Amino acid sequence: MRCRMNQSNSRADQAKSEMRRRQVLDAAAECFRREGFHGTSIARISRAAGMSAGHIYHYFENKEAIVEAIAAREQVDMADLVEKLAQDVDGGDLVARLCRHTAEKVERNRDPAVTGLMLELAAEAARNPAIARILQRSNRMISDRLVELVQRLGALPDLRSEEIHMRITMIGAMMQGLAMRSILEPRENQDLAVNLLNRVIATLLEDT
Amino acid sequence: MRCRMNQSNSRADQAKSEMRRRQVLDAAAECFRREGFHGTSIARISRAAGMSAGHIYHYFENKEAIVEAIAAREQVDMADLVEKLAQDVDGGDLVARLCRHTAEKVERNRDPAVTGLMLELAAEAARNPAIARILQRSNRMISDRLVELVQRLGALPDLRSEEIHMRITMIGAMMQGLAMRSILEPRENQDLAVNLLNRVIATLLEDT
Amino acid sequence: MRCRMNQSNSRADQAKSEMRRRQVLDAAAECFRREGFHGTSIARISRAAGMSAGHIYHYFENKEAIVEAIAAREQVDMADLVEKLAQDVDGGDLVARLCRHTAEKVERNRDPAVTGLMLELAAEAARNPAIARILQRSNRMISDRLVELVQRLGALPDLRSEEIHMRITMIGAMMQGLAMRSILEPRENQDLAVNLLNRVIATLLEDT
Amino acid sequence: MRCRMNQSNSRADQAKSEMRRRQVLDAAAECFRREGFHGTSIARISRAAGMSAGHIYHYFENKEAIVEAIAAREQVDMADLVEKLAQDVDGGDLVARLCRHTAEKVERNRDPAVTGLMLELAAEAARNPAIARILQRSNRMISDRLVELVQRLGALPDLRSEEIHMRITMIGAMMQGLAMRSILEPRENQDLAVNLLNRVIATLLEDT
DNA sequence: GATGAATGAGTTTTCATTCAT
DNA sequence: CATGAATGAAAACTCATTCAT
Repeated sequence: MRCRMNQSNSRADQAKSEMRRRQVLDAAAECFRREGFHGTSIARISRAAGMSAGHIYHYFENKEAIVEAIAAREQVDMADLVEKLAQDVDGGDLVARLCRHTAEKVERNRDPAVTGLMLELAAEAARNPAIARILQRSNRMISDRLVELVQRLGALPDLRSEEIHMRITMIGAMMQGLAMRSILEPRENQDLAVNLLNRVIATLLEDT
Repeated sequence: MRCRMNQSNSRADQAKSEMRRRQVLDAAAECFRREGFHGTSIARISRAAGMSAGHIYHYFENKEAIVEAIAAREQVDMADLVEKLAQDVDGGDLVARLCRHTAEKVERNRDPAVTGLMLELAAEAARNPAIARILQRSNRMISDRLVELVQRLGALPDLRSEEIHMRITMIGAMMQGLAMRSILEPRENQDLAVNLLNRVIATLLEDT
Repeated sequence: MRCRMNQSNSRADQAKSEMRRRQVLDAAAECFRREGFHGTSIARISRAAGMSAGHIYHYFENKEAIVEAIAAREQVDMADLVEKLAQDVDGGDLVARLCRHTAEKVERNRDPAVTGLMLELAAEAARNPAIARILQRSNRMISDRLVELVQRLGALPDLRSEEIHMRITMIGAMMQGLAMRSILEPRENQDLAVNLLNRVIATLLEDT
Repeated sequence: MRCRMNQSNSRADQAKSEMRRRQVLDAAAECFRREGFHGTSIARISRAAGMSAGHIYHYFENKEAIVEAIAAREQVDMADLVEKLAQDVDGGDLVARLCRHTAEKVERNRDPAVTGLMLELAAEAARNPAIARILQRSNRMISDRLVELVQRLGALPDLRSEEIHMRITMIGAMMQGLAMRSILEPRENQDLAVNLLNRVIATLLEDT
């Protein structure tokens, strides 16, 4: 009795498998936020993901592989922001819109969970080259996109792209620095901060 | 089996004890830099410090206590910098001198070991309130000192101290942000960065 | 979804099933050689056999059952050798032909993979009675056949079959011993060994 | 209150430490005999040795290191036998005394525990080069000693030492082969075996 | 003060086996 | 027949911490 069940399930299976994988990543991200990479055991992730510890190794070769996957998708929302910016770019004044978006991002960064994970990743990158490479890559993509955007809008026309790039970097540094600061100075005046930030952004994107 | 029973050496003993303590902290800092808190075992610290693992518990109640001590002394060199600044303050132009010092600090921050430890501490602070409190305290002291300095020099005369404080914070954020960036963009043009940084500092400390 | 429901193919199916079974055993033998029983996982066997891990349980109840099957067929090539010997037995001088064949076998035994599997099986037999029984049975069959052969040829006419049996055993022991030795003394002079071996065989099969 | 307790304990401590180490090895050997290397968990060894599993890692870096230590000391009793032989060597007829000793050894080899461990080691050596090297080394030492003994006694005067070596090897192979056989043929007639063995030994050590 | 033996709980990871599909 | 998801138990190993000496 030979029955070829054909591969119709392959598609559905793949989707389900993908969902399970994401399940693990979501659970892991949550745990990492709360306890750090090294403070989070696979057992803990498995409990949070609602599956056995052993089964996690169906989807990820390693705990390290999980960390890498988290790192890879972590800057996705930053990339989204940039994309949004790029899309309604014809609306005119870059600085104004950029400032609007960044203020929002700064606000989100005040959530210790968000910033905690970023710090965790950065700290890991400082000694784990695999993680460093992943973050560098996505970071470069975002920067490049922004530089291109600035140039498309005709801002900073006298600067070489390397210099534009550095200004973008500076803005990013400031935002991430503020995020870190939010842990060292949890009660700082948010409005004042955004205000100053925007002034600096304007300086950086307008003065040659 | 020779036993000296007299107590007269309490002074010398205390000094030696203090040295041993520092020995542990130096060793621990080095290990933490390289492997992170959770990647560093007491055994490893003890080996690096040249004493037995058990003996470390004479000086520190916990591994956590070591981390706390490290956190407490971590901003010491930042405080030193501020102090130096305060001392040769009569020499005139604050911005110029500040810029000189910060450039130097930025340079040091490019060492992944230095920045790695900072990130490690920040990440830990994001979820460990004891560490957070320690970092916040030393951070506040440094900020306050700088604000006072700015005011003593008569800079930004029209601003309330809260606003001056925020500008200081901004400068600090930028520097730490650049440090973090040095991991995400290891090859970035250092001179360009310092240059821009200095321009932003000038803006922040001169424009009202 | 095509399903052929007729039972007419039972013959073909059985053959195919038998082939699949052998597929597993071949893969398993190869793995066992390289990694030992305990070092070989079902997953590994399944990969080597080109089927899913779960499916192996259609053909074998257990990992143990696979080991048993391997044990059962392991002495097959030894039995073949004996059979070959028995068949061209009329050609005269037993010792001469035996020596030719054994030399060949000794040569094969120098392959650590071949000998490794034998040792693996023997070691397992030393503590696993099921395996021990299987090996004992096939070993006895081979011995008996050889004794019969010796007697048919009229060699060692004055000896009781128990004594002939012991001489056969001795020859076998020597060959297996040499195999084991090939691991302890990998560079030993092969020709010298075969030469001596043959002399001893001659002694054992000719002197009363 | 400084008290130098001096190092008088170092000697005693070392001895005790050595004893603990041996405790582990004895326990491990026993377990390995019964269950094989890979069938024996550290937990089991630790229970047998009367200490915690973790503590075993104070004395051995690895499970592998335990196996290696077992391998290293395993041929000790064979070496002892050779030494005994060498010492009362002036008593005359080598073959006679050798036969006496080997008969005894053969008897011991019938203990499946003894032979089981030997097989386990050999099987491991077949795929683990570290173990192979250890066994090869001790094996070579024993062989060399025996060859020297044969030559000292003036036996086999016409043979090059390589040829003597091979005869020694052959005797060893036979004995180990018989040991292995004792698992495949547990009920074989022991007296007959020893008898034949001795005859073969005589042949190997007397006929040129 | 100083050591290192000792532990127990915890870590990551593997694996034989089962089962729904 | 065939897959691969899923599990639970166990494996090797690590480590913070305690304690006798």
